[in-house]
Amino acid sequence: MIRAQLLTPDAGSLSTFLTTHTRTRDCLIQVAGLAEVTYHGRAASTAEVGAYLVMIKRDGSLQIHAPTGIKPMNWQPRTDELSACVEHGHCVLHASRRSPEELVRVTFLHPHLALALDLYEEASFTLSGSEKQMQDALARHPELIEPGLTVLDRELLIDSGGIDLYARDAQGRSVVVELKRGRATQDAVSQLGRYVATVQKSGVHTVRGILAAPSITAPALKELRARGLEFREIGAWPEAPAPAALPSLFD
Amino acid sequence: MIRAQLLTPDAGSLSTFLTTHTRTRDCLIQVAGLAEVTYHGRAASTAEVGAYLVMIKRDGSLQIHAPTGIKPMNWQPRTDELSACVEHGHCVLHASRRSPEELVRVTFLHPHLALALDLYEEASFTLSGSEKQMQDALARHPELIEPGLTVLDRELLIDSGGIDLYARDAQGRSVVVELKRGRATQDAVSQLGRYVATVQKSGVHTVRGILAAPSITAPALKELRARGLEFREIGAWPEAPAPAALPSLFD
DNA sequence: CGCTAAGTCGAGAAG
DNA sequence: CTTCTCGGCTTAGCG
Ligand SMILES: [Mg+2]
Ligand SMILES: [Mg+2]
Repeated sequence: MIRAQLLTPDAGSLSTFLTTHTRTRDCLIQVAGLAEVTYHGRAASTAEVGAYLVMIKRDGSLQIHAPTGIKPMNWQPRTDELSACVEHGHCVLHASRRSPEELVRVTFLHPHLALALDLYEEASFTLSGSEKQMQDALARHPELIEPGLTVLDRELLIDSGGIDLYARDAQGRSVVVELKRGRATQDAVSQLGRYVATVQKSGVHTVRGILAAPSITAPALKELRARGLEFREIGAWPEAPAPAALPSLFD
Repeated sequence: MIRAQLLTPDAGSLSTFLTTHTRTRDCLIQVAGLAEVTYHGRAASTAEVGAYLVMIKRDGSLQIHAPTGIKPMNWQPRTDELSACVEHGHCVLHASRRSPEELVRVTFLHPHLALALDLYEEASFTLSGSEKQMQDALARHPELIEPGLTVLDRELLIDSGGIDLYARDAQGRSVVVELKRGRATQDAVSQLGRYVATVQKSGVHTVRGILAAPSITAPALKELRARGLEFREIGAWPEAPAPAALPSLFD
């Protein structure tokens, strides 16, 4: 599991270590210690000398963690080039990327630990409660939104974006349904309003707009009503597990 | 720098290790090895047994990294309770949080390495190119948006959100300015439209809306023009470093 | 490549 | 607490 480990390596050893283990792209590398970090790209940043943990995964992604905080201080999701060298007696790591053009540079002033881990076994990961799941369930059971509703299309792409569910109501009117897995905000109302306007402009006469979400903020509800749109309280989760004897709506 | 390190610890040792070093909340802890991870909260997830790197920072934040990807597979930004115990012969880590109610559970099936690092020295971090900086510069030099513009307010909170810059033009008309540090999208147009509508509804008669950004998507520009709003190409960066002899507009 | 929208978004500010 | 906005957002999906 531990492929290699160095304690307080000198600049040359660390540079060699990084070059060696990044080349193979088959292990997770970490370096902890005092360092300086700069970034130039879509924005620019500088971190004074401090204690950081640098992590390089085998896909070439780089993240630099400060002692606190869930998010890395600096990062690079994909690197086109990753190299280590010795400059002015310090090991320096360059991680660059084109499109967008970005460069992260780490100067290791006092590395305490360098670690290469074999971290290989990838396993299946499943997530429940996404908007996609909500959409699947409601496409199968549109009556949960409103009795008599028929789904015509999903993820329907129009000029102004993508309509989650495009449907027809019991009276034959077109219905644009926007889904949110969490509390709906004014942004969601804006989205729905845009879609309804686009569909109306396309020639459809009476278009209803329904925002389906587990809850909605007070200002969003006010704005929604002012615009003549509707809200339906629908959770992202299957309500209660139906008795096995009865067919579940979420089968 | 390395406070403690265990190789292939048994369940009891790992549990003790985690309990000991999380209690002090003064070091960064990692455990690498085979594990199962489940999460229940705003959503829910399950990860089959695989190789993961678990990291707990001294602020109690938890992240569980898969072998690839910039983002952790599971995480907890703040934990209200963090505990380790032995269940069915395996060390299990529970990280829970109230508001929102969330629980991450890691079952270590075969831990290869446990590490506690002193990672203390926090250092200053500065970022350039944010919208905030852009706002500062344009508040000082509104003529960069348009000659004759006077800024009346910044971050002006109204019902529908916050107006980045509220200004008056040379003809005395009110102007709502929405800033974007990157390419402006339809979302930004919606925002600007909402703010302009709200200001108009508040009684101001002629209200202009200006979207200031380094660039704008084609559909957003079309929608913007259809709504009678305006676009100004303004970079988030000070243009070119002015000759030292001349006073820079971004001083 | 550009564009749009989701996210367990996270983090922060303001009321 | 709620609500909203920004972010080097990242990421996925589609044209
Ligand atoms: Mg949608
Ligand atoms: Mg704004």
